[in-house]
Amino acid sequence: MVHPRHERRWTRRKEARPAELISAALDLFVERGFSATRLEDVAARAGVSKGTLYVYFPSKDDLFKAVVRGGIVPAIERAEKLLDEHQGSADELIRNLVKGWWTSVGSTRLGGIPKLMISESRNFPELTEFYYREVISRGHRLVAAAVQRGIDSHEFRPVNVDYVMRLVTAPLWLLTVWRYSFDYCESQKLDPLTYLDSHLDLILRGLKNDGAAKSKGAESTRVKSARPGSI
Amino acid sequence: MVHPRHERRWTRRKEARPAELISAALDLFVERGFSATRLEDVAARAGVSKGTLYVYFPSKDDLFKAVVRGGIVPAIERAEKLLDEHQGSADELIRNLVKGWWTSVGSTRLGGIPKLMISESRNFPELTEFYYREVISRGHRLVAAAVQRGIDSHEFRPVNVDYVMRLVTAPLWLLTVWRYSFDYCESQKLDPLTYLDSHLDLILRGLKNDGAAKSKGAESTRVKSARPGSI
DNA sequence: TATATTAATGACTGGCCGGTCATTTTCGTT
DNA sequence: AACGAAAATGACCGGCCAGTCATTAATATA
Repeated sequence: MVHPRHERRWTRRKEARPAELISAALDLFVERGFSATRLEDVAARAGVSKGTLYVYFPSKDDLFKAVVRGGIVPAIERAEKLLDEHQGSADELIRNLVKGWWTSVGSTRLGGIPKLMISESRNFPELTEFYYREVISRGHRLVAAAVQRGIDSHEFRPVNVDYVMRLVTAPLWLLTVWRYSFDYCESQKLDPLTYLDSHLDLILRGLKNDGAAKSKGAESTRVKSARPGSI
Repeated sequence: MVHPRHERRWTRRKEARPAELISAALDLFVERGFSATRLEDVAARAGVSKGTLYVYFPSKDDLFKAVVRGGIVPAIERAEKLLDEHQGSADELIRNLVKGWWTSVGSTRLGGIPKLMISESRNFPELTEFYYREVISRGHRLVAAAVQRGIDSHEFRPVNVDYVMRLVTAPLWLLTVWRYSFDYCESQKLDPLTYLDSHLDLILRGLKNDGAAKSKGAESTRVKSARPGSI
């Protein structure tokens, strides 16, 4: 008895809840880390009680998985399409891939996920494997294919694509990781776009075929100890 | 009563305990992360009871601090000495710095600390600032100085050292982070030394002065949009 | 309007673990 | 051998929080 007022206490929004909870969880996981985030806070940020969270996600781990699954995979798919359809030079392809990554991941809230995965990898082997399979290895394949394309067309010198692919992506990893760890310590922040430009200029210049190496690169020979003359 | 045997239950080892506890904590923090590590396990690994740990460290946070402070600073100091004393080319200097980092940090247990710091940075602002001040900024200064030296001697083209310094170090960060996160997912591990060699070859080739740019580089002009001719 | 269904709640619990401290054991000193 | 200082112990406590579930409120249906 005693309906103090006839205002709704809450409304049923079965469809919208999961997405709202995932969004709230992304914010808090990225901000505080996984174990430091209390589910009550996640629920509160989604405008809901803790019990409701458990209506939609059976455990904190599952919520974490949903966060990871939700955000990144579509971005990867877009990049794969870009690779398929690209016509121009490998130089341009790699520039587009990096810029695309920045606009759809790096500069968005999704940028927090790589750091989140790194931080929690040891505590969630199963999820780490999932992420590696669905995101990292696909990303690696993508970049490796782009580099290989440049080698095949003699635009790049023959290099070991497995290693170069990692060198192309390393600064992207660091950029997102940095933002959520040491960035606030720095007196003068670095500008992400300038950073990416510098990276592209430097690494593409390093890859360019200057005509010295003539061996066909289809078999990806080791670059090891090439030692471009010092001084 | 009832001395079941006259064997020592334990011995006093006031001097050795802290180092042993720090070593045990480094292992477990790196392996499991900070919050997932139980102090009882740290104590057990150091062959001691939990109470003893609290004799030497007032809290878990302080133990963490001791772990971080203990390991890295000496390595930085060695690198600074290397920079001071180096005579040869900037190319060689940078190669030596990277190799030195690998032997004294990257390949050792200390390699786990960068990942630890990244993972816990948000939960320990004070310690993060300490680490940034005592390790990262000194490392950055070091590498920036090496790059600048190459520019001044016209061995390298004029580039923005603040950005290039980050591009030189990015693969090192990633190497240690990877080892403690996704490495076990990979079917064929990458060889760290080959990776570092590839990195050095690629980035030093990208930095080399090919004679095209003649402007003196003391003021670190932007490399931006140089666009070395595609194809 | 009455009834059934189910979305949403929030008080509650159980376990885990950081931290405490009274007690026990070692060991230098006399 | 006896004593005192202090190193080491481990049983214990209390708070926190993931996860539960009986209850309540909203809505679809009749």
